[in-house]
Amino acid sequence: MGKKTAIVQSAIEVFKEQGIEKTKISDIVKRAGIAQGTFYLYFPSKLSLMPAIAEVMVAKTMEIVKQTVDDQASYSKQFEQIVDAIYEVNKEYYEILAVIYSGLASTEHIREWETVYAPFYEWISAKLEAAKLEGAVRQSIKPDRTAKILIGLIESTAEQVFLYAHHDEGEADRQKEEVLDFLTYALQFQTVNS
Amino acid sequence: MGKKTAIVQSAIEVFKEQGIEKTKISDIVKRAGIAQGTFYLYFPSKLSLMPAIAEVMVAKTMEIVKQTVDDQASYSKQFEQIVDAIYEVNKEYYEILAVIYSGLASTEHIREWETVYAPFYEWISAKLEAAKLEGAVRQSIKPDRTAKILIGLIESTAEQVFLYAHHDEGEADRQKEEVLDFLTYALQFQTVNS
Amino acid sequence: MGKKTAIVQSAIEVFKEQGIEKTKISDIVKRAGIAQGTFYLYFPSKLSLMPAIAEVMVAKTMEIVKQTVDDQASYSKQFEQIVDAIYEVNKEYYEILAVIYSGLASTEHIREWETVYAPFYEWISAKLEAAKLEGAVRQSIKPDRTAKILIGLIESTAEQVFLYAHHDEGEADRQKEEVLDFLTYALQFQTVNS
Amino acid sequence: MGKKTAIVQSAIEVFKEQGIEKTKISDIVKRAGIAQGTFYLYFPSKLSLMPAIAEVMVAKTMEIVKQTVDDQASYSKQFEQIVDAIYEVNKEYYEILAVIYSGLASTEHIREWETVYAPFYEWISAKLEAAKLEGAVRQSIKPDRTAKILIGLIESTAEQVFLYAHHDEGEADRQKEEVLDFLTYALQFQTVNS
DNA sequence: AATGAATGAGTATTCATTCAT
DNA sequence: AATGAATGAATACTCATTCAT
Repeated sequence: MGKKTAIVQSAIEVFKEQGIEKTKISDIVKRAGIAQGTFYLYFPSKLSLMPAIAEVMVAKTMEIVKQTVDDQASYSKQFEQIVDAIYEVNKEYYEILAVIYSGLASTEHIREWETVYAPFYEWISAKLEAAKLEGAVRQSIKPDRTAKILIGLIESTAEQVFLYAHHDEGEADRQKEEVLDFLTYALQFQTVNS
Repeated sequence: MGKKTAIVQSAIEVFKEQGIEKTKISDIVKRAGIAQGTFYLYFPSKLSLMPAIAEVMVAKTMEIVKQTVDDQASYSKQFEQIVDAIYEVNKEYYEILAVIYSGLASTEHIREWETVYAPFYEWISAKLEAAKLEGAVRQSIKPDRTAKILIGLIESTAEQVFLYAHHDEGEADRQKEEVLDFLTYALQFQTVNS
Repeated sequence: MGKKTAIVQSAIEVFKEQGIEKTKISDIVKRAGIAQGTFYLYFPSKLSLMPAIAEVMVAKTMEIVKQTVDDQASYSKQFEQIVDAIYEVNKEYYEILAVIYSGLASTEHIREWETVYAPFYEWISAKLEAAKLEGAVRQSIKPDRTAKILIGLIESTAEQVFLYAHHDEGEADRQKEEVLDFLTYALQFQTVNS
Repeated sequence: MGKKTAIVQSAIEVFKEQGIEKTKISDIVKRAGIAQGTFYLYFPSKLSLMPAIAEVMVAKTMEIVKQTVDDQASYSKQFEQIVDAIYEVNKEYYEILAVIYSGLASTEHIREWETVYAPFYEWISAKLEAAKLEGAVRQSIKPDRTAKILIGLIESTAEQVFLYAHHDEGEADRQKEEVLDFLTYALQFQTVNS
């Protein structure tokens, strides 16, 4: 495994455990099993890690979402599966995701956020576009914009649930149910004769 | 004015101007017009300021929301005003809000988040309850849960817009429009004969 | 009880528990149950406490020594009792005594050491003088000088034993035995026909 | 020379000049010619220097003692030389020694004291053992215990003299004379036909 | 005499970053 | 490319001392 990958993996783990603020470069390199100086061959600073980490996490999220979604199912079902998948990822990685949201924000790396999230936005957008073409969702939807809204909605509620109420397993399910209801109406799924 | 309030006010201003990372305790006390040591009589560290700041910001948001909302208007209109108000606050304080979202998360102060946000959740929840009673919104709504979803939805999209695209004024408006559409369908506003 | 006495008593306890270095004025006043500022009405600084503390401890030591010593016994017996008494005090107060030895040394209060210890030196010196007159000890002894030597000898060995080996009760007794032997020969007790 | 040694050497010099209380880490590193941060690579705090300094001082004392003592001379003479040497070291380093005596005591480093002093105790003990074998001293002496008593006696009286009366040169000599007398009787030197 | 909130100079300590090997 | 000892600027934090009440 490349040193760069090792650094990113290590950083994800350490950030998850102690938070960004309290994490020292030395913690990261120690766990990665490399020398202090080596870090700087790959990253100019601690915060410059954030886009790389975000990229990994977004990729991971997309992978799980794609695995979960059944393209043959109704769009209603598909979006339910998307919500399920995103909640699943957030349940597993809520600490590191919280860190990413803040880490990208608190630096000059904001620019890269759009780049990092772009593939996910596009995938959802394409899904909405297709649904719209088939008349499966509300026609007034603007896929690009609604894609961002959907991801914002699902991720923010998932974060709320897992970060602040992660002691209660059932709570997550009940809140997820309400979110699903919410977006079902928002998207206005139609039963299509096909 | 109490020293404690002075510290929090000062911190909000300084954080807004230079970001949390670059802000020294000395900057905060300087603007607050108190001695360095006095800070530590009220807060044990820089991060421990976060809950107090969050409280002020949530209070400020609620205040603006309440000022903006016309209780006599239709609920459809009222929620439009709520979105407007929240976007307004986020436009003004997007840096400090990003910091709060992350600051509360990345510390041991998570517990306090619920406490801080509770009054806002309750206010929205009550509003939904009332709307429901009047038959102005979808009857399947669970006010408590939907309140959290709404705030999550509005704030996360507002943050996206102002943090990552705040160069483009029109963009914010267009995205807000889509959010409004989205939640209009989600809540299923009914025209009520009254 | 006067505030001054309260401060000294409190300081003895706190120093005993945490050592001089780590003790703050605030710790002392807290335990004494007085206000921070009150301290300065009685002592100009933390280190200026040392002579007062030393005085209390030397007085306490002398008191116990005088109680223990039987003036009617042989001088050999009396010095054995003196050793016993000093070991007893050191066993009870070894931490605070270590603190005094160092506390007096590390300041400009050295001058006062002589004053504080003077009564104890004099009492031992008088005892030696009397013994000498009766021919009970070596005639070449210079009482003033030997008094200091004796106290130095007994206290330093007692400190060694209780500070560094206070886990072993018997060890103290065995070392005390050897000290007694040592000074018995050093003083050359004579059996006097009286 | 290793940085660690440089730090210890520098600390000894600076402590000697300004006292431990007034010495800043920055003073130590400045004289050692190293960077501030480097100090912390070797010692976690100022007080943690104490055992290392004590070790050096005990080694220095032993070295001078060994240099001064003439192994061919009578034991009586040899112990006189030992007293001379210890007084000499105490005269030169009385401040730093006072600091060590207290510094080791007032911290958690007490444990290390025994380790540090062990070689000195052993050397004196061996000397006493040899003297005993030759019948040059009292046969009832227990070398291990008496070694500690001797060092305690000599060092405590030396400290008294140099710390509290170092203005008077002759005073030291007169007190040393009395100590010598004292231990001559205590050890019961015999003139041996050899 | 007593209080204790406020002070701010003083310092220990941290940790990102460098660079000779 | 890799190392990790050394650096030292930057700052959080402490705590003795003051003084208005």
